[in-house]
Amino acid sequence: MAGVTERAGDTAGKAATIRDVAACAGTSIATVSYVLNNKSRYLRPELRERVLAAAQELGYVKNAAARSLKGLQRGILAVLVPQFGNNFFTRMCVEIEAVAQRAGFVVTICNSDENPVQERAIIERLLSQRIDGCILSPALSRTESAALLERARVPYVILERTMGTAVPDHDFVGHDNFQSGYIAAQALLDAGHRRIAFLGWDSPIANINDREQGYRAALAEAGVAIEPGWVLTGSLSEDEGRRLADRLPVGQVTAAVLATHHTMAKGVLMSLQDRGLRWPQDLSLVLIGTPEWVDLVRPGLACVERPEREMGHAAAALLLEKLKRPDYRQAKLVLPTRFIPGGSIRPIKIPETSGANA
Amino acid sequence: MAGVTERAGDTAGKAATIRDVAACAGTSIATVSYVLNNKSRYLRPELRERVLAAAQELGYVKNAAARSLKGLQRGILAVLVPQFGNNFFTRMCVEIEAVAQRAGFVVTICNSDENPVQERAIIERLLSQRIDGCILSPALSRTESAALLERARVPYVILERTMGTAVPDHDFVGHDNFQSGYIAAQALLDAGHRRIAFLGWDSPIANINDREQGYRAALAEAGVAIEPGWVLTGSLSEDEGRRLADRLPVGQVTAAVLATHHTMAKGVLMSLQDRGLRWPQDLSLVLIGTPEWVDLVRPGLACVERPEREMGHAAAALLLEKLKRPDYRQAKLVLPTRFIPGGSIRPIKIPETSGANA
DNA sequence: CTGAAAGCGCTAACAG
DNA sequence: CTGTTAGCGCTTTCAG
Repeated sequence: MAGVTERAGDTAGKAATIRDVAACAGTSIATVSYVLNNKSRYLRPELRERVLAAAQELGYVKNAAARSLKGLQRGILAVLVPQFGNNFFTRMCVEIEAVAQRAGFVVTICNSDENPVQERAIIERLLSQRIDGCILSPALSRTESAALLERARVPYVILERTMGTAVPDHDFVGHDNFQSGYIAAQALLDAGHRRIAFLGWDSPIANINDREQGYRAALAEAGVAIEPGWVLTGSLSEDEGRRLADRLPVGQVTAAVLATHHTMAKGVLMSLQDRGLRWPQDLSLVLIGTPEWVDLVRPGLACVERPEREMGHAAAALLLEKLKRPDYRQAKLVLPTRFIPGGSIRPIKIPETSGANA
Repeated sequence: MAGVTERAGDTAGKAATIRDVAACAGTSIATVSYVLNNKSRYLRPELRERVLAAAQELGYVKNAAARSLKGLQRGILAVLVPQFGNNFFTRMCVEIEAVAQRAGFVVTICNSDENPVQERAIIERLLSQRIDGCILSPALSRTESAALLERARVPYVILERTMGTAVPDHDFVGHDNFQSGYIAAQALLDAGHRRIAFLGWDSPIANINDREQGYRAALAEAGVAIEPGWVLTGSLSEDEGRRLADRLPVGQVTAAVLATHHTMAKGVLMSLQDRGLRWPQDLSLVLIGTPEWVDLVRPGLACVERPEREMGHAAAALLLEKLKRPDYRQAKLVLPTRFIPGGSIRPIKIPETSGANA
């Protein structure tokens, strides 16, 4: 945890201060402060000019840290995600950064790597930096970090991973995981598939479970009973995806799989290729997520798109709103997902059981 | 640039201060400071305990901003990249973050989006935050930002995009672009290809030019004259890659292309697929870069791997070193790249011109 | 219209 | 061994 050396390098700390500017412009620091902050106070234009010139000449940059001591905003927002290398999160970060940038904030992005211990250390460090606000996507959906922020009274919004009722009344932006599981399964059912496996990953986060519930609901509605061995999980890795691919009902008509993470899906696809199997002939497939390669693999990949951009935008906008109005609360924002058709679903002649259970 | 509202929300600013802790522990603020910083000063263990307990109870977190006023480090490092959405940069960021984290720093990641104006605004904001150091990958290889950092005496290291001699004597970590162009072309030449196009992108950065020089050198050595129309460039986008694909010498024996950015390569591959063309039968291909999908497209993709992890690690380590020893300088670090074979290069019977030009 | 001065939270002499 | 105190750079009353 330690490591930050005590002394700043000799190089730092020589930045021009407001006092230098005042001296250089032959006025007082108060005046400089007023000029530099465009405060409503009438000053001789000539003086104003002189101050500006002096600041320019000295390369003066105001010290946000000092400013914050007086209880003003620091201009730093933090984003803490559990999988920084995952495009899904990256896309949200890009959007958050853009919004924050426009509002004059700088964004500190941290990666907990799904590790609650690391997450805690990071939160503590952020708190010590007196960040103005935080967007948090908790590792493993733990609630401790939120509690820490709550206690420090730092405005925050939870992104993507709900904490349910464990932390009452928190602001949340996410997408509809139940729906994504549901429409993915639905797409396979509509095409006539009946043996549909669900490929999850070992994680205590509710999202995966919600997707599974959506999947279960869709199958139940279609009158399809889920058989043992259809719901598969494993650690989150390409290799695990490859291994689990062996357990899929490959080659059987109406066989399909619903993958819930692109890393797992990639493993499955590579396994199929290695074994000389083809999709959708030997196995139909739908993925929840839109990695860069969805439109590159042939014959295409049906998938469920989550509104990453919108989520990032909404989370950032919400946080900014909360900074303006500390008492602002908004109902949880759960954005819809969208099914994108693709060649990985094999249309099957429906065996006369369609429109059944009536 | 403005936008940061003046007043911090009422919610903030109520954090416990060192004074609160002192009061609660029934001692002086000096003692608290010493205890909390593990300074070498002998204190009655009992007192020490009381202070720690009080801090714990009040949820005290020390204010890094206030600390920095005294000329100490703030604990913030900044990373400024030009393409935050690009995996190449993301991978480096992940590594930088990990290294910084271990050293007790928090990392602010910013995205200039290849826009020098935005970059300047960001640098100014970072300066005003009094960051302890910065890793910079300049948009379009401009040098202004480095000059700004230089002037503010903020230790920095330039990553990936060299500024050449424009800024003398700066610390740099990058990879060998000439080499990557060279070995990519070499791989195609070795396989017997002779009509080798170079697909770049419009950018003033030296990297692309260096890759082109490597390509040119390899062809020259092999006695292959570059014909007009072989060197193609365009804006950096998938669509542009698609468009330029039409100009490639598809279908001719010994036809190949060297792509310098995965986005362009993706466009090319998609164009081939749309037109019912296949690789490497109709066109051989090598890519500089390793997007997630290199091992997913079939029959594989030959590519040049850049040492992203090592670069990130080296840059972060170097910056930390510079923070410790302000006068520390290291020779520019240019890491080697590595060719990774793949099914996208069609081996051709070499037409007896091999080992020529002797 | 402008300047002096009181702190914001913290560190580090300097006195006890 | 421990407490008092002078600032770090800045904002903002309050007096000129």
